[in-house]
Formats: sequence, structure tokens, C-alpha cells
Amino acid sequence: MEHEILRLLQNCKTINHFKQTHLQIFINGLKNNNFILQTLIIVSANIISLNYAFNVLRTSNSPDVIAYNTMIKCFIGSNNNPTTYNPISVYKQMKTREFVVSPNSFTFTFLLKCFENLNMNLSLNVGRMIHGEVMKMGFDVSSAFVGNALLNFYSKFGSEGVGYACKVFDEMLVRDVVSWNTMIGMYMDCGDVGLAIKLFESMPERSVVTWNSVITGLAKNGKMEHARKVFDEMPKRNEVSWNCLISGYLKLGDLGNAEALLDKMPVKSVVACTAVISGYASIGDVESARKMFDSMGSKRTVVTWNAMISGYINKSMFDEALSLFRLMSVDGKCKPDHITLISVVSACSHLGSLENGKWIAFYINKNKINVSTPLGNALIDMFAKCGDIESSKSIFNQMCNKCIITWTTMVSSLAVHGMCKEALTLFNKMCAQGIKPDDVMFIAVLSACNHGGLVKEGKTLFNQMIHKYAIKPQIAHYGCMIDLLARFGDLDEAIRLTESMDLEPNAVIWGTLIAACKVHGNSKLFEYVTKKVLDQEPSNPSYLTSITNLSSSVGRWEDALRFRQEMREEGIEKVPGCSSIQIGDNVHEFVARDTSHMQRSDIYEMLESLNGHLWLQSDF
DNA sequence: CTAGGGTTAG
Repeated sequence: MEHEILRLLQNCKTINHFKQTHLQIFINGLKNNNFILQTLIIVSANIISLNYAFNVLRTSNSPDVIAYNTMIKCFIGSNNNPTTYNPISVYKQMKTREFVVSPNSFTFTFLLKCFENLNMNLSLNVGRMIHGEVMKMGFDVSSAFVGNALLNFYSKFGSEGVGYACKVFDEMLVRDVVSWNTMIGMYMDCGDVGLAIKLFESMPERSVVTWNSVITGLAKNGKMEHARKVFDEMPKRNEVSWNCLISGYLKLGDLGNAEALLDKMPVKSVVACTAVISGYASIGDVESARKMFDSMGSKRTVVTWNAMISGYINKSMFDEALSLFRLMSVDGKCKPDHITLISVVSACSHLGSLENGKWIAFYINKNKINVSTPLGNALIDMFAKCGDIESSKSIFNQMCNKCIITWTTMVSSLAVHGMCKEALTLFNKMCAQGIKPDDVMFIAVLSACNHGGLVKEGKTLFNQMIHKYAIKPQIAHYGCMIDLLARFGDLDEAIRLTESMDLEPNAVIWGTLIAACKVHGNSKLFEYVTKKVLDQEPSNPSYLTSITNLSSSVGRWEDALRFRQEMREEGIEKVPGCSSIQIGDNVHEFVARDTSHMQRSDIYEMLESLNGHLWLQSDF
């Protein structure tokens, strides 16, 4: 009977199917069979939800430690909602129930795994709490098992975690080769190559993984000659060793050495071929990438498909990316995973094609693909870029593990839809939840102010960014602020801000100020911009042309003539601006002052009426 | 513990 039920459970495909089997378990009095309980938890977590699985566990009579560990394990890599049920509440439950169950080594390793990839301040603290529990329960000193789990956890937090990791390492009574490898990897990640090598040289015994970690670490730190030397010297290489070295070369853009090594491989690994595909893709050589992709035949993995799809996306070949995705679905040998979908969703946002986007969203639902945080982010962005802001909002509200990118995407989506006040409200909501805005978020929120003409709010935020959050403004932040000030008439302040920067103003900033001259006809600003540009870029044809045009547009004909004269004498010529537009199936290309297109002026008029600032982007 | 693919702004 027990085996029969287990078989039924494992074959459950639908919720109804599961519930029928669950009922059978009650009827047959197997409710308290711990082996069945374990399977019940796994299957219900997969088919229904983590909350449901947790309720199954809580309502069972005498769950053992394995049941609790299984439950915690289900949370690994899931998008659990930290505010309701989470792995910590499972742990608490285990210690507070009537029949207290003692956690074991597995409990702690699973708990740590749940939090290692969240990479937030919060999870480091949760980890330290788990560490505290480990100490309280008595460290299992018979092996390096728990110690390694702690080392691995702390090693994910960069310089924040190094101190804790060292302490664990020093206090471990039993260390194995994994403990040393983890420490080496951690120091390599922090850029401390010297210490990593010192550990490597002083460790009692090395495994292939040790050597591979050193190769990878050296490659991460740009030391390929050293990595190559280690590769040549190592006593025994495996497939991964080759993969490590090849992807090291690729990370540094050295396709030549990567290709040469791949040729030398006794049996070309799928991983290395896939890495080379994305190497080709990153330099825009999709033809070579596709050739390699085609040559791999049935050896292709999901990652291979993903590499090829994102290669097309990097080259803005979005239709090709989508058709490769369709081919992948039809081919059926590799199931698209959530990374495939992040790519194709982003292809839809670039295309602005709601039809395609909706189809992908439907595909995700139909195939029960886990909507991870990055996939949710991509969906929010896609719906917004395709004009369906309501769907963006609904995805956003459904996501329980929002990261800073989630909030940033939603804020800028609202902004481009003209819902600027709402964007600011959302920003404040995020801050109120204790999430620190980053530099990208400030670009998003400042440009929301820009879209909405919210001068006062913009100034406050800009100051907050510098003083409250200690973020050094980048050129893009200044660009937003200067544009905001200049367009809404505070020209003096715009100049003052430009002056106060310790960065060189770029084309966007000069363009912004020149545009403001055009709009406001302000002669003081005109003098300023002209003087600065001529001082700093006396022979940059783009600026000179703009200033010449500007001079005539504000009625300073003598200046315009003088500049034009000077440019001729110096032999300065502006490279004609170029842009293209797609009408139906045809791509029309325009070169500035080119009159060969009959419809050119019509299109320009249309574009200008659509977006008064368009010329800023195409003409500079 | 080591290798290959992904999301935000401008």
C-alpha cells in the first residue's frame, strides 16, 4: 500500500490529482507515515505552493527532522515571500512544537542555501543568525560539513563576508579540501590574489577543483598568463579545467586563444563550445556563433540555445531571437528555462510588440515557468514598453521578492507613461521599506521629475542622493537635473549646476543647454554656452555646427557668419548626422542635408511634432 | 568548492 501511494504521489500532475491522492492517504491511515510525509511535502510544494506544503507539515502528528529539512529544502531557489512563510518560520516551528525536533547538520546547510543568493544586507544578517543557532546547538565537529556551508555562505558577500569566513575557518576543527577551495575562491573574488595564492601554496592537499578554482580566480583578476601557467603545470586536468581557462580568455575578450584551446581539447565540451558561441556573439559575429550552434546538433543544452538567442538580441536582431525561441519549442529537446524567457521577453520589449509579449506571457503561465525576480522585472519592462502599463502594475504587485531592479523598472515605466507623481510615490514606498536606492534608481526617479516638470521634487531628490545616500552623481544625473532646471526656466541654476560638476560636461549637457537657449531666447545663457564650448572644444565640428545654427536661430547673424567662416578656414567639417526609420517593411536611411528622399521633410515634421527633443539624440 | 546563458537608466 505504501509503495502504491508513493507511486501515485510522484506521478501527480494536477492539483485535483494530488488532492485525490492526499485523501487516499487519510483513508488508509498513512497520514503519520514519515516517508510518505516527505514525498507529500515535495509534491505539494511543486504542484500547489510552499504554503500548502508547510500546512501539510504543520498538521501532521509527529514529523521528524527529515520532514522539516525537506520543507526547508523546498524554499531553496524559490520566490518565497519573506513576510509570510519562510524557511526561518519552518525552523522556528520545529523548535517550538510540542514534540521538539532537533535540527541537524542538514537543517543548517539547507537554511544557509536559502539565503545565499539574495545578496542583501538582510540575508547576511539572517546568515549570522543561523550561524548563531549552529553555535548554540553545538557545532558538529566530526566533519567539515556545516563549517563549509558557513564558509560558502559568507564567501558570497564579498568583502562584507570575509571577516566572518576567516573566523569560521580559524575555528574549524576539521577542515577538508573543500574548505580551502572555498577560501581561495573568496579571496580571488575580492581581488586579493596574493592571499589566495598563499593559501593555495600552503594547503595540505589539492584537488582538481583547487587547481580549477585558481585558474578561474586568476582569470577573474585579469591574470591570464599566470592562469595559463597554472593550467600547464597542474598534475591532472579534467574537462572543467579546459572550460575554466577557455572562459577566462573569453571574459577578457581574447577569442583567438579561446578558439585555439577549444581546438586542442581532446573532446570538445558542450560548455566550452557554448562559451565560444557567446564569445562570438559579444563581438557581434552572429554568423560564426550560428555556425558553431548549428554544428553542435543534439549536443546543445538550454544554455547553448540561450547563448545564441541572446547573441541575436545583442545585435538587435529581435525577430531572429524570437524565431530561434520558436524553433527551440518545436525542437523540444531542450525545455526553455526562466533565463530563455528573460531573453525573449526582453526581445519583445525592444520590438514594442504587445502581441508577441502577450504570447510569451501566456507561454510562461501555460508551462508553469517559475517567475523569478529577473523574469518578473523583464515582464514589467516589456508590458510598459509595449504600452500596457496596467499589466506592468499587476505583475509588479504579484511579485513577492522585489529587488532594486524591480522597483527601478516600475518607477521608470510609470515615468515614461506620464504617471510621474505615481512614480515618485512608489519610490518613497520603496525607501520606506528600508531598501536603499542606487545610482540607477536615481536616474529613473530624476527622469520621472524631468518628464513631469517636477522641479522642486527633483532638487530635493538630487540632494538626498548626494547627502543621505552618499551617491556620487554621474553625468547622467547631472544631465537630468540640468535639463529639468533649464527647461523649466531656472537657467541661472542650470548654469551653476553645470559649473559645480567635477566632470566634463558631455554632448547631452551642451545639447540640453543649447535647447534651452532656443526655447527661452536667453542671451546670458547663450554667451555662457558659446564661450564654454569654444574654450573647451574649439574644433569639435558637432558643437560648432550647433552653435552656428543656434546663433542664427536666436538672430545673431554676425556670430553665425563668423563661426561658419572660421570653420571653413580651419577646414573643419561636420560628419553628417544619420538616422533611419522603419515604415512598413522598408528601412529608410537619412543623412543630414540629404534631399534625395521625397518624404524626408514630411517625416522630419512628424518626428519633431512627436518629440521636440528628438534632434538632440540624432544630431550630436 | 571549479566551467557556459539573463533583468533596470541614458
